[in-house]
Amino acid sequence: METVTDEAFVETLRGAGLKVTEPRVAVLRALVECPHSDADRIFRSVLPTLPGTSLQAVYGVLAALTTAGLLRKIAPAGSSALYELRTGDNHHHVVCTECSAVRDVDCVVGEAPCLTPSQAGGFSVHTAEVNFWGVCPDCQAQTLTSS
Amino acid sequence: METVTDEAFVETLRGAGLKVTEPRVAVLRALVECPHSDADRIFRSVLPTLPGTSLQAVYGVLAALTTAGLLRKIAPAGSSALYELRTGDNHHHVVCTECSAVRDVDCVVGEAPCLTPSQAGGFSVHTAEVNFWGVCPDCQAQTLTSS
DNA sequence: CTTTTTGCAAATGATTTGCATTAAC
DNA sequence: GTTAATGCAAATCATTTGCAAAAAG
Repeated sequence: METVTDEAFVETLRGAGLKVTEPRVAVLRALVECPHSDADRIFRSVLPTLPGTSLQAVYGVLAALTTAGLLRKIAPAGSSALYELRTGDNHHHVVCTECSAVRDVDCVVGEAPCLTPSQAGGFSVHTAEVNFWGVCPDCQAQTLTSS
Repeated sequence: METVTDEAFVETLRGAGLKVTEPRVAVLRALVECPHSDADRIFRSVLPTLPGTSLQAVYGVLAALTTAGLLRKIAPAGSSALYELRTGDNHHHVVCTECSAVRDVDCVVGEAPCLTPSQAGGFSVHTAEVNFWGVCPDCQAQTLTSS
């Protein structure tokens, strides 16, 4: 199954000028297996591999990887912060209001165009964050079934 | 100065089918005087008028008014929740990364168009949240001065 | 060997909950 | 008089901080 080798993660870490450690590789693996995870989910995901770790240690790893630009931290209103690997492009997110599932939304004209205004209300804008809220396919199906 | 009378707030509350109370009127007034306030700022703002109140009570009032649709709760990443009165239209926000000031951004084509896709990645989308991050005019001026 | 990272415990800050008292209607 | 709202204390949740022990380069 293991589609991504540890080697690839080691490469990634070296490339970012970071020391290569077990916890960092484990966190990267967890995020490949399950993108858009919060700190707690990642913690539970790596715990079998790293018996001695703690939630705080995971926070530390996430902070390091985020600072290095390997991860993106996203914080949709009302829930804990999520982390994702995909950092190379500008995309948005849809959050399911029923089950909190998150999916990427590409910047497609007519669907969810990229917003990068340089000026807004006199502010010099450098970042735009777009979040959509809706109901995911699974929860739509469940609603139909249970009605 | 008092451009908005208590009567107006009483009307608003009655119109929403809510009981009219001192704390609720005071919170509405605070938000007229200072839009985009967080719970703590509102608390400090109403304290002189309501000597016996508490931060938790303010949270209670804010929750009630938000549920009734009188307020909108906004939660830009990384800061505490802000509340605003303007609920009748769909607009966005710019947050200053220096001083945390918040300003409304209207939905103007070419600047910050409204995004209301009905479909994204199979989700049925009902809400779109757009936040911009930048530097406000005041902080831009300060940066220039101090360089 | 030096610097960074980890694991842990305790601290912090925002927000929520439970409940008795009080105030609106 | 009922029902809903307030004031308050304690609880919760996500996250950060400080520091000693361990590991990476």
